[in-house]
Amino acid sequence: MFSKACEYAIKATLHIAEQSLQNKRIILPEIAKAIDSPVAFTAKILQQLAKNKIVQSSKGPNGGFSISEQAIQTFKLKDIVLAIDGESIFTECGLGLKKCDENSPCPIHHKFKSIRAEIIDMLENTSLKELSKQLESGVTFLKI
Amino acid sequence: MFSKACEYAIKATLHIAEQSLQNKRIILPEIAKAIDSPVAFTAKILQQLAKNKIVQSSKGPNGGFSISEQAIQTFKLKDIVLAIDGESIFTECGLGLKKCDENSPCPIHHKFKSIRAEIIDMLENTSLKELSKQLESGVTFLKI
DNA sequence: ATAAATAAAGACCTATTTATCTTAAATAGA
DNA sequence: TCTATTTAAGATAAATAGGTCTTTATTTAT
Repeated sequence: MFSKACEYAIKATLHIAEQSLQNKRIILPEIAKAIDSPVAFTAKILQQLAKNKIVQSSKGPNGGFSISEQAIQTFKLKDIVLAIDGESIFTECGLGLKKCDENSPCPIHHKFKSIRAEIIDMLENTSLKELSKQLESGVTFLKI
Repeated sequence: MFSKACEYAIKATLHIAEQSLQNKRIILPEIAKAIDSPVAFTAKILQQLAKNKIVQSSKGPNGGFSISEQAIQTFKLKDIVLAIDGESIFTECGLGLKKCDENSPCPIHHKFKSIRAEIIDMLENTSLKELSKQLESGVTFLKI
């Protein structure tokens, strides 16, 4: 479904959001610990997220990562997936055909349509706020 | 969604089925041409499918691949996916957690549930017959 | 028997993804 | 200004997925 990088991106973003909701910055090694991810790889992914303005980073003592309340409310899962995996999940044919559409569909094109629509709907309508709130309240988890 | 190998597997199986419905065996290079896949890699995949009794192979002149009418009717997409990609698509957590279930869900577990159910339903209920018939009648396509 | 046509098997290669390491840059505080 | 702490950037390495090549086994027809 998602690349490993994208899985880490989602988990990292949600953990940062959870902390930011409590007005805490969080540094890289703590993020990696919280989401059980390799530190250096996570750093790369956070760079990507920062470039895409999904998280804010600041260097130096008392630095670390954070997300604005505004961003937590407006960004959706879709934004993270687009930033890390690109648009392939939204557009690519289920059987890998270069050209597959209503006029010239692959054998599973129509079967796939409603599934893809549901995936897109989910990604577009699930906000960081919703997910990080659930984490904060302990009903969902980021590791094990 | 599927590995490249699985995409080729589905396409190859459907093309063989289409031919078998017309009582034609088909040889490897023709399969590869029909589905626009690398010949040697396709050979590997067909070996897997043959081991899993999804296709029949026979060596020597007039050999090639075929699928019984019986198999075309009973096998579903699910059988191909299981044979090539294993059960990961049916079971793995959307965020890659080792343990993710109703009791200890990842942040997207519930969001993912209906999507996964729909995918499984599609794979379990889509027969080779249905898809190969559509190919035969020219309403779906295997390449470009 | 022999030759030709086919798939099977396994070793090998390549590209991509995942992950690490090293150095540089920025910032805060003493 | 100096040092410690943090992220940024880029080179490198390891693992996995994707793909090829060579040899062997099997079958059919002559």
